[in-house]
Amino acid sequence: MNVTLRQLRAFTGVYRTRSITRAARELGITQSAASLLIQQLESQLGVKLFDRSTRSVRPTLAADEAVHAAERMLGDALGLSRRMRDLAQARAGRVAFVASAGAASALLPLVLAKFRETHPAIEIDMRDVAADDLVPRLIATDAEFAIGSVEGEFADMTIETLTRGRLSAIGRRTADFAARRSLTWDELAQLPTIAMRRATRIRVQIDQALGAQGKHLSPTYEVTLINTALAMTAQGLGLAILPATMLPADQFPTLIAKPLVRPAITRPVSLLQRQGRTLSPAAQAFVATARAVLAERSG
Amino acid sequence: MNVTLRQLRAFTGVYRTRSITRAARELGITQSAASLLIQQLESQLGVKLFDRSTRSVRPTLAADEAVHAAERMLGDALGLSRRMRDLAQARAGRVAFVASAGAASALLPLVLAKFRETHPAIEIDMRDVAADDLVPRLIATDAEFAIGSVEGEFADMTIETLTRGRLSAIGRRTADFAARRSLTWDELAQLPTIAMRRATRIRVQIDQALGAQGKHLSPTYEVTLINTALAMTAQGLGLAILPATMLPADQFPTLIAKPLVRPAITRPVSLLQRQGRTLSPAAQAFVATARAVLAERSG
DNA sequence: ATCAATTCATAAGCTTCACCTATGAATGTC
DNA sequence: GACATTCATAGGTGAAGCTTATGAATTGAT
Repeated sequence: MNVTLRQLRAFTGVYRTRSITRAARELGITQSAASLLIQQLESQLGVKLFDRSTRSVRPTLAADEAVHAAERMLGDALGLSRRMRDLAQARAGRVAFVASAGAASALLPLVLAKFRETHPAIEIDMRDVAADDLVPRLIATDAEFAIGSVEGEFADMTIETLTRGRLSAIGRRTADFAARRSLTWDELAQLPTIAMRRATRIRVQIDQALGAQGKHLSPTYEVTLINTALAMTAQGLGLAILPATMLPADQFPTLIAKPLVRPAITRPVSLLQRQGRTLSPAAQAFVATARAVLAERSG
Repeated sequence: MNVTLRQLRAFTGVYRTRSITRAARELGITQSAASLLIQQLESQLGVKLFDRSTRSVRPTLAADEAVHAAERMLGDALGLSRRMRDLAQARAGRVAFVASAGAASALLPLVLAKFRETHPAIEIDMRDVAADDLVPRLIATDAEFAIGSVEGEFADMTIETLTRGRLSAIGRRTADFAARRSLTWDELAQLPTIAMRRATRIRVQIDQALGAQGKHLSPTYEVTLINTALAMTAQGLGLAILPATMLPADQFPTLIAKPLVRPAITRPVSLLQRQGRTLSPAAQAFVATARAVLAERSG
């Protein structure tokens, strides 16, 4: 057999209190159990740790040396338990995840703020990447999950839709525009529009969906960055064609989104996880917050 | 229950090998036992440590954190065991003891040299004190034992005679002096002599022993320090009256000692230990060496 | 695609060990 | 000298830990 932490606990207790009886009381065991633990440790280590008579217990020089190592080990054990408990309760730790640029700018700030309120001590490492990089980065790095829009399936990957962004027309809050419930794509064709460039994911999806209906989008302006489209819209240059989820309300308070219909086109905002990997408690808490916040927003 | 070192050993093994089966083999237990140890530790700490399928075992982030603390504790345990074993085998450690000035200068250098040969790594702390301080210092300090001449008994103190020093006349190695086997006190009275001052232990004993026989010592010189007496003798001022054990042969190569008889007076050189205190293994080894060396010298 | 092999989890049984109660021995105290 | 306190030990009991046996899942080969 080998040295046990139990023996060391008894040892440091006896060392401190100079009494087997008192140490036993502290440990919640009987005097005889403590006596045995000390004997075991002595025989284990091959040294006498205490000179004991029936009346007194005096540590030997060996005990003086050993007590430091013993206390360090017990301290480490306690620290480990505490640290793990904090991790388990998501009161400490780190969440590393990947987010597509769109989600990161428009959707996640809300989630981050909420999460910070409930879990102030958790370190957050959000890596915002281009949509195409979402899955590769999740696979190649230590990120625990990813949030963004993906299409299709991926091997060893769980995909869960958190919310859906309806393709919308985003424009200034004019009386006319605000009064509308929705716009059709045909109506939109008569108005100046700002769309994403053809190479982007969003645009590809739009073109496909419209093409299936024999329709066609001819935007007035084509841009690469979502923010550019929104800024132009705020200037009154036209209506931006984007998922409503990508409009950060606080950043562009003058803009509002109206769903585009005939056809209605939606883009999922998904949570991606690698199969067979448990999320850290901190990550689980974050995901729970994201689900709650985004579900509320959807409803 | 609490975390055990056994669990931590299993944990670090599995962490390193990424396999419960391999770790179990290393630990000399069955796979199922190792599996159980990991499960116990996980439930103990409240965190999942490995994502395991039937085919693979992957550490979680919590495991990455925990492994350092675990390895440190196991390292400490090993270090502790090793250190204690070294102490037990007197291959490491420290011996602190008190020696009377006489013993320290004349007798113990031999012992120290011998001990150094067999136990090179042991640190030695020899505290040479005046004869009267021998016991008080042994009681009041962390010294493990004392070597010197004492008379009578002391409470809680074991006294063991290691060798006896015969009171001798010490003089220069002249042809005349060297030829003698011994001198009587009466013969000595005719010669110039150097003795210790009346207040000293040695002198007290001499005066008592001679007084019992109706004799009386009238030294030519009286000094306080043994070394002074020997230096004067080396100068040819007279014969020093001292225990032969107090003549360091290497320090005064020109001097030799001849026993004084009628009466023969002996002074014990004793080993003093505090009752109920085990000597450290290093101290035991030192004492053994001292016994051996001094017995040889006596015989 | 099927079969063999590997790996982890679980169940059942047994051994061992750890603790408790009871008691003895020693020592300091009134 | 009687009493109280403290440590050690013995015997009994229950729990904990390990092993063997088996099942389930996955990989790799035929």
